[in-house]
Amino acid sequence: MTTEQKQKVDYEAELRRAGVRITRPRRIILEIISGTEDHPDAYEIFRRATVVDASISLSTVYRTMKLLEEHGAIQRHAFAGGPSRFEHVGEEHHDHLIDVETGDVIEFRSDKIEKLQDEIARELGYDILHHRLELYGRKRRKN
Amino acid sequence: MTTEQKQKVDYEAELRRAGVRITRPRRIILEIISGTEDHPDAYEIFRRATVVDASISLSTVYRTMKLLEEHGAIQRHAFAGGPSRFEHVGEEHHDHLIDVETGDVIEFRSDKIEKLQDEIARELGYDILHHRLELYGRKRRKN
DNA sequence: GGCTATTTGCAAATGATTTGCATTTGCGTT
DNA sequence: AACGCAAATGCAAATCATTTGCAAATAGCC
Ligand SMILES: [Mn+2]
Ligand SMILES: [Mn+2]
Ligand SMILES: [Zn+2]
Ligand SMILES: [Zn+2]
Repeated sequence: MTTEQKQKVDYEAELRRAGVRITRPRRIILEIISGTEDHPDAYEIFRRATVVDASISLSTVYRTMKLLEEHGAIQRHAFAGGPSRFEHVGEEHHDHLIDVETGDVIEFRSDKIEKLQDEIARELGYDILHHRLELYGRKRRKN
Repeated sequence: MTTEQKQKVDYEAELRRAGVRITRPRRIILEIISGTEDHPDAYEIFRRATVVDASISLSTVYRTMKLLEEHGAIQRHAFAGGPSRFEHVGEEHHDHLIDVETGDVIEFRSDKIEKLQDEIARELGYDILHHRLELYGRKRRKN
């Protein structure tokens, strides 16, 4: 059994445990987002789901994304100038660098930055609920 | 002459130099965004403009915001879960902490974080064009 | 296998922002 | 100070991503 398959099964079990019905569209969508490392938007997920079952609707994709988000299974990112993009929630938090030319998303993590954010919020008298750190850049051309 | 007035005049002169026509709506909108320290959205700017001249339209506010953004006079922020909010571009860059309960925006600046971002991008082979750092939090309750 | 609350597909609604078009206006030129 | 015309405006309609109402389909318990 591959890692992806195990992960998918866990998702289903976890959702079932939370009283969520596992329907055919939901299973397909779950498989798509748990089996990819990229950050597809709703329409792209719809397109991929459609390959497996042509009757799935875009509404259901949107509804399922909201459901999964509420259950903490996925995360929604509203990168600049585009529709929301989604990714399954993995073990550890990370932030993103977006290639403005290709739309590619590169993940990174900086414990130093995370810690500095906490310090800043604390000094301002706030508790951070969540944050957004996105770097928008272009591949350095070696000259 | 107050600081705000001087700033407004500079805006007008600068735009004129760039070949931008200074119309009545533009002058009013310019005065509004150069004279406030908050981060109003298009509709709020429209509402404030309307007090000065009831004939200004929301379309013109949107068109003017885009124009000013292109000329580097203002910055657009797409904070989570709301319409774009704007602010005049001041001397130095800063990031934002958004109070999720009130919508208040608190500005901060961390040279350390800025520097770390550059290092991260460089290691990944990218040049940063711009970035987004937003902390979403709630006032710490002392107990 | 049948029962019922939940979910789905579809079409229409929504909210923010943009755009087409006829009319008005800024501003360099008489 | 009036003139001419490209650029800007107001209004309504269009657009884009996302949500929602509703009748038909279905998951999961008995
Ligand atoms: Mn990611
Ligand atoms: Mn600011
Ligand atoms: Zn982070
Ligand atoms: Zn910054």
